[in-house]
Amino acid sequence: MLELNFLREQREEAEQRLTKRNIDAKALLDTARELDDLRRATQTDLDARLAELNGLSRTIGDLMKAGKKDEAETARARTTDLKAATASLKEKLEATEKALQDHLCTIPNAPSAKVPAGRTPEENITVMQEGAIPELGADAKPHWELGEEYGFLHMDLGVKITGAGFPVYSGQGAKLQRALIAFFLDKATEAGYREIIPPHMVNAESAFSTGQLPDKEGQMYHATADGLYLIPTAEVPITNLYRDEIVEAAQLPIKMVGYTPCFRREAGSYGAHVRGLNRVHQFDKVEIVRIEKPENSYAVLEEMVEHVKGLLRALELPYRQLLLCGGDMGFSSALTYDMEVWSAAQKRWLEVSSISNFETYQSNRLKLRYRNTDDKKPKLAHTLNGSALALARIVAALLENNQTPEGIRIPKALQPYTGFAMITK
RNA sequence: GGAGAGGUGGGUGAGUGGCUUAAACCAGUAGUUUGCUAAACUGCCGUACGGGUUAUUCUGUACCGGGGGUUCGAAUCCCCCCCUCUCCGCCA
Repeated sequence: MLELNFLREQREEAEQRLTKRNIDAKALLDTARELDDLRRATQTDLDARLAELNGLSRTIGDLMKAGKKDEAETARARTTDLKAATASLKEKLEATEKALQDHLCTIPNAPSAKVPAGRTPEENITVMQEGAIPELGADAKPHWELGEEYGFLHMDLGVKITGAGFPVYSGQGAKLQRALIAFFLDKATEAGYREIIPPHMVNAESAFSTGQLPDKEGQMYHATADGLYLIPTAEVPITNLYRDEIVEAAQLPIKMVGYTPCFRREAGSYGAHVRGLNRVHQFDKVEIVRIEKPENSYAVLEEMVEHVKGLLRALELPYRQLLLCGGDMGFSSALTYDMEVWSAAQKRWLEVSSISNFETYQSNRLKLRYRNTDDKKPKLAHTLNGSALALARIVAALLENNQTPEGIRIPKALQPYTGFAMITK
């Protein structure tokens, strides 16, 4: 969530930035201000009475020790009213804090200056595009037909053993998945990211800290018997490694990479656009996560984009980079780039990566801070993450773009990992 | 899953109702001493949220795994929960 001090001290800027999301920023910020004022006044009041009560208790202790029982009794009688007053003030303070917290949770992150205003995906800005768009013959097949024809992708078996949207890969298809994961992990570790294998389930506190709860409750699979959520992305467990931590400035930047399967309910999405691997409930993804000083975070974001571009080039996929507009951006993000690859048989762009700077929005919930040697107080760090990359749609594009009469060609960079240059029947 | 023992600051660890304003030691940090290293000594050394001042700083409150309760007063007593360790059971 956004920092209260930012909302109070830079009210104009906060309102202006939030307005890009097409929300009533003024009303949201007014309410936050009122609740915060009430909270402060209540605490001042409560603290004063608690101080008085503490003083009285000390006095009673001293009197008892001195054997002055009567005076102690008199003092004790005076605590009754004070206790009642502090009890009701405590209740009021807790209720106000809760209301303020709940309210702040409904305010999305403030878009950064570069973010264009806009409501729909059509208003996103194409930053750049690279790679030749392949021209396939009229008989080009979408990936789900290729998978069936070659026998390495079985949507129907997934339906049988689990349900729709849970793909089964076999043979060369399974090997291709493993090759991509290994390739992405190697590239990330070469770039200085530390590899993490995190749990695939998290508790509610973790889901809250990175912003999945309460905003996206219905998007996650929930194991209610144990109160755990299946992760929708490795971002959740990996970023939460640093929840409630104060790191020394010298430890920054922290660069982590993790491969995990990702689970998403995707309730309500059906139709032609979700056929095959286009939108599934379980897919594999390699995620890069960074914890940075605020002054570096936007340069780092560009660096992460360059990393992802390198992967897409190595895979010889035509791609483009989008700068999301305020209306299309995720709830917790301050600026997001989406990377899309061209899927030649479907003739459409598929989102394969989303790279975001969360500024202090996540770290404020995480209580993730760092300490500069010359600063007295710890400061909130910036968190960033990006897919590098999400597999299912990468596989879809690879299959479609590289289909030939002889088989499906594997990009050179990947061949050391697959051990074969062509998927054959 | 069962039984027992535990959870205190960055670390070790004392603390069975007011003598704790959380001791002591280690680590860290600033200084003194000092040929160098080292050692000794002295000061500082948690977080959050308030209040008053604002080059400074003073001050209040809360926090001893989490949540409740008893009490004028709780790290300390009571209840519930979580976690760790040891043993048993089960198990890849």
